[in-house]
Amino acid sequence: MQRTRFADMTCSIARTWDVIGEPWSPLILRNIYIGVTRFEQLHESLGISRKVLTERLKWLLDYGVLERRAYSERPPRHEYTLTPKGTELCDLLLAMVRWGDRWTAGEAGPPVLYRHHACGRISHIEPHCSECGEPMHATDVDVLPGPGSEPEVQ
Amino acid sequence: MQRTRFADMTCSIARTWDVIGEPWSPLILRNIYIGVTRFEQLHESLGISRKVLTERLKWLLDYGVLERRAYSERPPRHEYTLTPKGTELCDLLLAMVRWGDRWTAGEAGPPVLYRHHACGRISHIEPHCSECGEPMHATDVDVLPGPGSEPEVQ
DNA sequence: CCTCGAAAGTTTCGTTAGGGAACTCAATAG
DNA sequence: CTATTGAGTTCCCTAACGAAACTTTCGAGG
Repeated sequence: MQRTRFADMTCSIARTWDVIGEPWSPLILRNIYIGVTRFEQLHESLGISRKVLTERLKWLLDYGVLERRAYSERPPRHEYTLTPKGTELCDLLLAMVRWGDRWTAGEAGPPVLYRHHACGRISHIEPHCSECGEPMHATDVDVLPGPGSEPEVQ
Repeated sequence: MQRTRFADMTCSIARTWDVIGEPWSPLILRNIYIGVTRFEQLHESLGISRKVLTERLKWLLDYGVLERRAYSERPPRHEYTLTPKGTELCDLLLAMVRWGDRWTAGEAGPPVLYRHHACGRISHIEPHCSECGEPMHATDVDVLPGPGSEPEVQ
């Protein structure tokens, strides 16, 4: 049998996972986000194998998370950039950074800092409620079936 | 050679990935979060193989994301619950839900809704700046080296 | 007492996918 | 006309997945 396909599950976590859940995908996105946009650069900076890098880039292109642009015609040279869909994925990366900084950084402190353009201060992401604007964590919500839930599975 | 170890990288994304990056891990966390806490239940509800489920649970226990408790001594029966470290990971799951709802749910709409205890409304997570409280997306920040960055690599 | 059944795994085995290195191809630089 | 760089392919080996069968511990039923 094949590896299980997450794309077909009725679950936004699984479907998001289907896009960026394979090894290396988030790191590729992160590097493209910070300006490492070319195949050779990605290969070198990450230490990822060329084969897997090729596969992941194709996958992310197919899903509309990345775009491939020629930045030179002769010789043919390309770079990969984020689409709007991909740019929003970077918010997810910042949520990962937040957890990693808190729980895995240890004594040394966070390896990377983020400065908010608007206020100029070093900060991190805090999840807030889209409706009332107050902080909202996983412990602050009730989980209810939505319109896209399975008709009647159990 | 082995699969590449993300734990040793100087990057909070990679280190977070090391904890929940293997296939199934986020879905296991999600199910424990919503109250599916036993081995047999997890196996059945996810369709994950028992072998992989065993491995993932051990991994998450080792990392302090889950706890294993006996809820019955005779016969010996266990359940898995979230530690504070694991509970904070669920905020990350909600960020995944947000992206998945926006970009993969399609016509049917989101499969699951979340109601904020504080305001009682159906809502989703919005990333805000921890310092000024305003919305903050990946496009709204500058990236700077932090205290835990590599001494002088490149 | 003997069997059944459920919870919680462990073991075995075949298939697939990741990692590394070597190879390809196109085009400019020297 | 050889070297070099960007951007991938191809090949091989090993590690990890999936399925199913097996194990162990206990309580319930006949």
